[in-house]
Amino acid sequence: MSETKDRLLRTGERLFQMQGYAATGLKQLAAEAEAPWSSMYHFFPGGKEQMGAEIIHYAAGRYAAKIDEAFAAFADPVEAVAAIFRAECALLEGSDFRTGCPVASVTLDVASTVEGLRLSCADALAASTAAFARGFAAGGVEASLAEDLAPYVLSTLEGAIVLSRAAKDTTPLRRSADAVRRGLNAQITHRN
Amino acid sequence: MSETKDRLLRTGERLFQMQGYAATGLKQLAAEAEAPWSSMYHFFPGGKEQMGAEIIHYAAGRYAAKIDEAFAAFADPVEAVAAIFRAECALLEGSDFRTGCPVASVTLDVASTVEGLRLSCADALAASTAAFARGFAAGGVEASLAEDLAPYVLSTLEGAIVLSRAAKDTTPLRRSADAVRRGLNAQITHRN
DNA sequence: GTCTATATCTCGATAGAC
DNA sequence: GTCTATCGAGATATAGAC
Repeated sequence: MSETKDRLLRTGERLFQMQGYAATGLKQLAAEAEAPWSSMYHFFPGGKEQMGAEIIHYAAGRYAAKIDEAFAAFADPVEAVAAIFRAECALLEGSDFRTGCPVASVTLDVASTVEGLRLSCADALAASTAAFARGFAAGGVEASLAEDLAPYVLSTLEGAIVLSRAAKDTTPLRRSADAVRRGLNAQITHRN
Repeated sequence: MSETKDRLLRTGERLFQMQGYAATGLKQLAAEAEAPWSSMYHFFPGGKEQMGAEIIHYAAGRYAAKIDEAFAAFADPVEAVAAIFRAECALLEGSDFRTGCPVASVTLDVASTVEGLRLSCADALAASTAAFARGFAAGGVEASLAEDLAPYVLSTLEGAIVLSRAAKDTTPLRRSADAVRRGLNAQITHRN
């Protein structure tokens, strides 16, 4: 992949995190990525929707990988989940609560109006959900329970990001992390 | 309040649910509310930002009231939470997954760019959080635990709405509801 | 691949008559 | 309070030279 396109994808992810899909202009993206305006329709001949889909796909792969890494780093899957929540706290504080989850932002912008992008967001969230399920299963959680817990943990994480960004305070994330930890410990009996 | 303004607020809430703040135009809002274009700046002289703030405030009061009602209807607060998740499933299915939470949508659109609206969203989410905390406390949950659980439950609900809207499937909401129920039952010992 | 230029549209916001 | 008209800016998208 060309370096310019990679810069467009990375910058686009950051803009989606901060302001979602609708508020992100193609000209703004090109300017902030220091890419020529003409490169937008060169790399994304399908226009804004294609650009959005590629950015979501680009981000999705990295998030799923991060979740996999967290589970690989902890024998106890509950500890891996706690670490993921802590990492998100650090990310929010490090950006002064400006950069949340690009997939959630785009989902709420377009789920009802741009069907192609809704599907991209669904794929991205399914990839993260699958990563959580893999992590639980690898940690010794029975398969069907792992499938049930994965969307629950991701939902809590995504929602807590919303509350924490609105409040500019990590309290919702930290309280959610604590409650999830207690809940998981009660629901998971066999584990590594 | 004039009937026209009330119609603008109700229509605005629906548009925020479907497409957030950035994608909602003042002209679109006036048209869909069947209000004259001139009434926009008559009722919202502060322009789009004031309109957004008033719609968020309008929606916030109703959501807090709905949460209060749910807790009033069940002696067991865990059952009230389960009912709230079920009600959200019904709302999503009834709208073909088009109408989610307007506050979450606007938060992700503007938290990093429009400080006044971020504060409006923070107030709205704080009101819902407080309603959950009240409900738990009234249900016999010890006060400090109730404060801890409230943002957790709201976060899970908000995040599960995002996942369910993206997937056009209530599975994330239902699995989250089940996991929350099991987790709460394990964490709450004394209750009515 | 990049350049400049532009077409077309809609945005938020305003003016002034009534 | 509502009407019509419009402003300037910025949006997405396209054209054609190089």
